[in-house]
Amino acid sequence: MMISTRGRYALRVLIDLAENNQGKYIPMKDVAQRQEISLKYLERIMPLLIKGKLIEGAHGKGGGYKLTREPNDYKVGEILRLTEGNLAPVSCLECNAEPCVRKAQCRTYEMWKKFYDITNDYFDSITIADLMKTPLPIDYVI
Amino acid sequence: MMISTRGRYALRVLIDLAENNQGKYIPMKDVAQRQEISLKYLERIMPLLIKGKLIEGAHGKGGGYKLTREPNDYKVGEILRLTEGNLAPVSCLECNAEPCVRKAQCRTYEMWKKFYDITNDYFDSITIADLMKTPLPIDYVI
DNA sequence: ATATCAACCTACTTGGTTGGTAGGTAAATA
DNA sequence: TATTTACCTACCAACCAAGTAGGTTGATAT
Repeated sequence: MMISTRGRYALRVLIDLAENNQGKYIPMKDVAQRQEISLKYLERIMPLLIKGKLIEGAHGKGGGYKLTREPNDYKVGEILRLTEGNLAPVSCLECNAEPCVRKAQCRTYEMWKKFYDITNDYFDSITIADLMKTPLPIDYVI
Repeated sequence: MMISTRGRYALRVLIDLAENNQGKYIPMKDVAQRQEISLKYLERIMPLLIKGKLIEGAHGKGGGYKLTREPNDYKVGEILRLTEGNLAPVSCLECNAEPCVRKAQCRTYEMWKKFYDITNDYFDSITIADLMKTPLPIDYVI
């Protein structure tokens, strides 16, 4: 398994913030309850998203988090790269990897590289908006 | 990073066995030297490949390992699934996973599932034969 | 002011995995 | 019988995942 809870929870939080957006800040207490994720653990993940400018936070009563952009402006790939570090299947492809001595004679480099590209392309082709609840829930009344 | 040394080394061993195949058994001492991998560690990986019937082994002098099929009959996907367990990006997709309680309301299941399919399809589209040395090395003389 | 709320910060813990090493035994051949 | 090689089991250090615990800081409502 390659995607840890950090990445998956971050994604779920962002979808939750998008789905429950009413222009106000949304406290993590609510998100944690809806998503059934430990509040304390979520609190450890949020600073990552702040640092990546995916969300902004506000202290105190009426505080919480809100998205900084429109849902269709968040690529899943961007979120996963931020929270997981990167999506490289092998270490020699990692961003700051020291060049592998065996690369010239390596039979598998191209295969890993192509998979890396496929992975990034796939997750970059999906946005938060794509993942939001749709169609409308049954109990939705006009 | 998602592919561990177990899977990567296994792949390199199989390619090495294919490239150096002369019908005889090839001792791991040689492979370990060529591939610059600890012999002792390789010895721990080989039983997996035996159990998966990817290779057969022979004891004693003149012993070693050899492939049981033609190189083009080994899918990389098959090798990785054998050595890595499986290629699922998230636990709820793993073969024997207990069904996730939140699946009905999960916004990301389809995304992971599709990625899982892409991953398996990609690695199943490549064989050991595809990864063998080609073109012929410079020092090759007719 | 003060109570409350919620973000934010730091340290710790628990359990599992990775990537090995060490030291053998079993089987085959020279 | 010596040598070679696969094969087996136990162990280990380091790291990481997935949290928990216990605060502090900053903003708002009363």
